[in-house]
Amino acid sequence: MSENVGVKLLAVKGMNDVLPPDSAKWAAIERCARAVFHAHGYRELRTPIVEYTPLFVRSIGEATDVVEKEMYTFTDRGDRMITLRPEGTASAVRALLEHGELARDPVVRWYYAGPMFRHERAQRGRYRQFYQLGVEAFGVGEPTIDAEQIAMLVEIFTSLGIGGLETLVNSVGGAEDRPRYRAALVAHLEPRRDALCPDCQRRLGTNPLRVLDCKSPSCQTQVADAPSILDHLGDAARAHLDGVRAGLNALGVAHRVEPRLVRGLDYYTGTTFEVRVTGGDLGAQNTLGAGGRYDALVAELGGPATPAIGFAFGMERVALTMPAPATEFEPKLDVYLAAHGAAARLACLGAARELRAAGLVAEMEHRAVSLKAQFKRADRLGARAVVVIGDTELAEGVIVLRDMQAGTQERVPRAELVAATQQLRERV
RNA sequence: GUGGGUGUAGCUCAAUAGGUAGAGCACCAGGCUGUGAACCUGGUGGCUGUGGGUUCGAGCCCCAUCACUCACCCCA
Repeated sequence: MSENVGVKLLAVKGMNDVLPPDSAKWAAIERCARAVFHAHGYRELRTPIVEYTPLFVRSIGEATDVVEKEMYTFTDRGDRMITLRPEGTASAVRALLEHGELARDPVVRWYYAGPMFRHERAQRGRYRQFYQLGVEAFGVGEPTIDAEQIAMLVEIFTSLGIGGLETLVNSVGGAEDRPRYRAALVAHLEPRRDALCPDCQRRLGTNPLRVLDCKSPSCQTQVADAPSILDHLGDAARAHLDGVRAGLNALGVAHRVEPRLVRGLDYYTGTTFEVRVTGGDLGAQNTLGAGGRYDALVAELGGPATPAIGFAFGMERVALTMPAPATEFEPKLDVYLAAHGAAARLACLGAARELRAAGLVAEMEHRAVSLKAQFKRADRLGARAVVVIGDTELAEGVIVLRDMQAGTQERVPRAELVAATQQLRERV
């Protein structure tokens, strides 16, 4: 196992480098999301990438896959159990309580961005280290905020040019509703146990709700006429779901109620939602972002009873789905400075700084290579203009300004460098 | 954790029935001794993932191993 690693240095399995130009695409996605978050009054929360293990066990749930088999857990030098965060909500709640934020303001809205870690088998759109952006809103129990968050998620994706979106909404009910529904579901499935796939036979005991979205055809058949959670919601949950839908309609967000939409983390209560993309480049992972209410979690972690809702989306999946090529997001090079001779190179240094001070993107050649090579490079970089400085120009107090699109060039007094270059950039 | 696919130049891929490893792109140089993209010429670059086996001979066949990848479970 270790020999290969010694010979060839590789990134850790399931963890990827993001190189240019893809990194520019990532930056654009993050920029867009932050703009939407800010516009809605969400402020940034930054938390450590690790937490003490019990935080995740208590919030996500002991019996979930994430906790059972996917956490990167280790002991530090003080023999404390530490875990690389597998998601963002637990840390947010911890920070909320640790700093007593609710005492300062009954409504707290945060967003976060950063890497998450889950030790599972990597595949397209799913990695062991993945970058998530998400929001959490504490202290608001009204359904309009649910609708607003769902709309935010959709807005981010649409403004990034992603089409074919599908918004699914459901309610998993309140603390009283879920056990009732669970019992009804088990009562329905138990007699048909033999027709379920092995996994679902096991789930029947551990987490029967998960049978609902099993992809196995035989399970789908058994589940087709299973009782719907919608029929088991209490009045409060029912009314809340209606409120969410009313909000979505008011915002013009197309959506569908999907009674089989079940989230994998235990803390969800009431509203759950998911935005998927149909078709596209994502492979089997077509969920771009998802979220829901977790009205009981803050209290469960020792805080005051506080309603809460949040969502998160995966950067990798969004980047894979966005139609625009990554290069589109890289800064355009306005001017490339080519030097002929050591003295000229020194002169380019200052000239480049002047151009940058005027807001232009300028790059100069530092290596002593032929002019031909410099032009070749300028062309490859897509420079709009090239400034040439050589001994002749230095002596005459001019520079050569070449329009790389038109293929024309002129000699310009050194003093007019910035103005002439700016003017050239404005030309079509 | 389970199953499938694939490993040949920096990238994308060839290599007929086992018979001396190739192209395009990219990069460098020249054709134009201070000028890009097109075109032409030349050049750098590989122990064919690794280790074994079969064979006169293996990129090709067999075994193992590692890596990547897709899918399942689950999820963003």
